[in-house]
Amino acid sequence: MAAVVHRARDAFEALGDPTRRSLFERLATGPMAVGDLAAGAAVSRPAVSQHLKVLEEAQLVTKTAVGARHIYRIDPRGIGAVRDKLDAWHGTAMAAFQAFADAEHEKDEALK
Amino acid sequence: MAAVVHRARDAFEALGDPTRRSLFERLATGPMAVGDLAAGAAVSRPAVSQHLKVLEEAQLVTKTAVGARHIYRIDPRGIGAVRDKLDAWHGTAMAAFQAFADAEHEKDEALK
DNA sequence: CAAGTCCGTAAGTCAATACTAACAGTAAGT
DNA sequence: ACTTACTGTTAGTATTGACTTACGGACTTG
Repeated sequence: MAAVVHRARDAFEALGDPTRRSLFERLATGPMAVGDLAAGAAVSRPAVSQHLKVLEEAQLVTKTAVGARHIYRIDPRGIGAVRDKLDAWHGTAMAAFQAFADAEHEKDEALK
Repeated sequence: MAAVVHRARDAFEALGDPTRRSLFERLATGPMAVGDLAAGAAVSRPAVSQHLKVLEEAQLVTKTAVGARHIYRIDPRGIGAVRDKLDAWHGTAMAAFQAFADAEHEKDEALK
């Protein structure tokens, strides 16, 4: 058992770190190996590996080994999940605003 | 000049923290004063104030003082900006995948 | 004007975490 | 089998940042 103790980080926490977001952004342009990613990054290769692990745990990227190289690519489902949550927030916020506006209008009517 | 010294935190970093995301999520249900937010939060009121400041800097919420109370509400533009970036990533990722698929298909054709 | 509310800020502490260096494992080539 | 290339993991350090306590300013009500 035991498994990993690491607190499973969600997508928002994963995208919170600038370095990770930079890696994710570069992966959006196309699949890439760890070494290539590290070459363009401002941090060491092990750091890139650790960040990729976090992104993978957050289901934002997927890994496929081809030979000795590990190719990372974006997992569309991860982006979708984040977008859905944003849409939900936006929806409830708009609904709340609408309810508020309606109530204001109601008061105006009452004053006529 | 001088402006703000604080390293301007963007929306992703702001939403990265679970406490802040919780506050933001509650604000999505409607505008609320600091005290009310702090009452339902797991941290102290000053902590809530600090988080609200970060959310405000990230343009995710706006503040309006009514009497001695400060009412915070969601800034739709903030959500929109985040969503736009997600859409852009999704778009380029899809385009990259399509280009890859086309290239593969091209190779298959060449082998015929 | 005094007292009570409501909120933001400053200072300081402590835990989370991002980073590097060193090591270990896996795959391909000679 | 040995070497080289590519990557993941571990250990340890240092920095970031989230939190509380204490304080001060702004507003309202008696």
